[in-house]
Amino acid sequence: MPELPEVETIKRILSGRVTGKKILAVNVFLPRLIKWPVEVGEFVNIVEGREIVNVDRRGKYLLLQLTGGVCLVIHLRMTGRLFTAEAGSPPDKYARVIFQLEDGLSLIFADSRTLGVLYALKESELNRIPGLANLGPEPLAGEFSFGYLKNIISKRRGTIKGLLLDQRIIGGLGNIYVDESLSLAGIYPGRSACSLNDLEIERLYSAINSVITDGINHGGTTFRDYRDGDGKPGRHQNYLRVYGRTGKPCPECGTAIVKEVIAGRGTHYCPHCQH
DNA sequence: CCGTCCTCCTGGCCGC
DNA sequence: TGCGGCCAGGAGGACG
Repeated sequence: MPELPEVETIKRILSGRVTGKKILAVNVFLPRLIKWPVEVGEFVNIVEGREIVNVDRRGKYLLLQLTGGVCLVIHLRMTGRLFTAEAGSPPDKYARVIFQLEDGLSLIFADSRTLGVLYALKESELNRIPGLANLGPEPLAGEFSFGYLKNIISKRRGTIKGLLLDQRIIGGLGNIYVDESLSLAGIYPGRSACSLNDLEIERLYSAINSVITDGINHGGTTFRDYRDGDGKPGRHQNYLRVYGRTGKPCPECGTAIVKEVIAGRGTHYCPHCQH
């Protein structure tokens, strides 16, 4: 499940591969993944013939800036992968959209569970995508300050986990990094957000920063499907404290990690260290 | 406004 | 070994 560190890793790799390349043709094998324009033929017409000027990321969205002020927006959701392939590479079983570039290179969007989405629109119309228009600040940006986090936390009675998963509040955290952040901060994910004191909010703020930074430095987490822009797995799965470690020892105290449903998501935590 | 639940989707895994 | 059934969860929408 690609979250900010995974999408950032893909962005960095693709940036070096496809920037400056022209999109010669587009093959859409699963039209329902194209969310804008409504007509798939229109999507193809808008994208074909344009050069990829820049590869960017906002939250979990990948933004490929094309010539003429057009933006190709891709969200990988659960199992989406985006990678380049040379001429003659074996076909990917789950390829859903293929962008034919110059010199036999192609950019492939593959997705086994087909929950990923693609949009092509003018840069000035990006706010047609609700998730992008309402996206909260990046966790590593200055805009995401201790004061900002404290202000929001103090007003919410719902679970702290649910708050951290809300893309309108912080852009880019998902289930893995939320569980990891709360573990590092020593906070039980089911706590009511407004019950956190200043010290706990400070620990959480610092933990989010640390966990996301480490995730990026390790090239993301490959739990099952995630692959980077070269088709390679990440390395952060080797550093996880709680996520996917049900029954295994907590790295701090050795207590068995527990899994329960909180905020509608499978949630992993140490019952001894997190309160 | 707020929180909770449902829907989409299919490979992988579990148990019989 | 085969197979039915359940689970994974990002995001958007329905609902109370």
